Order: sequence, then C-alpha cells, then structure tokens
Amino acid sequence: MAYWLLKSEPDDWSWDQQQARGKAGEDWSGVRNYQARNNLRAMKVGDRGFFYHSGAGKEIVGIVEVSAPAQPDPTDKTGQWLSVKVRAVRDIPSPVSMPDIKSNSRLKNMVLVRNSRLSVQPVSPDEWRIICEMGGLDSTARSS
DNA sequence: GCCAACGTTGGC
DNA sequence: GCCAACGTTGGC
Repeated sequence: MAYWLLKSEPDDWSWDQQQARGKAGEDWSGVRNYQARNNLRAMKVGDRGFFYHSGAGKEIVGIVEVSAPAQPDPTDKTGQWLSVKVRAVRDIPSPVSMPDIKSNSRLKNMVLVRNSRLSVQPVSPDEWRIICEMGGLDSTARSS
C-alpha cells in the first residue's frame, strides 16, 4: 500500500465536509498540475492519504482512503486531467501542523517541506508512521 | 499583505 | 529550445 498527502484549502473543501460524505466519498477533482496528476494516476484503491489543510490551518487533520482509481476529472472539459475518489477514514486525534513537521529532523525530506505547493504528494512509509505517532495514533489504530 | 517558489506562456 | 515575464500558490 502506498501513502499520499492531499492538500485542500479548508474554505474550498474541508475535512468536515469530507467526513460528512462518509463512505460515499468524494471526487478529488480540480487538480491541474502534471506532477500531481501523475501521483493521482499512481494511486490504487486502498491506498491511504493524509488530509492536509493549507492556508488557514496548515495541519494534517485526517486520514483518507482511495476508494476509486484515477479516472477523467469530471470537472475538466479537455479530458486531460484525472481525479480519484477518496473517503474519510478517521481524524488525527492531535493534528500535526506545518511547524511540527518542520521541527522534526526526520521529516526534513518530506515533499510537504521541500515543495509545499504540490497538491498531491507521495509520503514514505517512515514519514507516515512518524506523523501518525505525532498525531496520537497508536499502531493498532493505524493499521485499521 | 508580502514575497519566495514554482509552473506556464510566449517572444525570439 | 531558451528564458524573461507573468500568474498562482501558500507559508510566513
């Protein structure tokens, strides 16, 4: 299973809204960046992702699961962009903020630190585990 | 509100 | 194909 990080402005699409969609999930649409599109294409159903609030917030607030693979973005008329579907899995008990991440030397190579503008990012297994621990999820909670 | 980083556009 | 100009993103 691969790990990802999805960024959203809470004013645009918030974690509360994502959670409210429940198991039905929501299209992760509107991505218009090639690198981000390539990451969407690489996602498999069952992959996990951090839900990160950019702008107001700047913190990882939840975990989502890819529930449908990449398909043409319904909001794109040109047919060249992709979206996946994600559903909320759980919140992070103690949201992990950008300063938290930047102050952890083990996370200094995170894409979020190196290229904060990329809206769909890969996360390494180590980074995933470290952030889950920082967020207050024990290994039992993480594996379910 | 500022500005650095990044991506895209378009003239050459 | 290079690169300057421009627009956007997002942390601060």
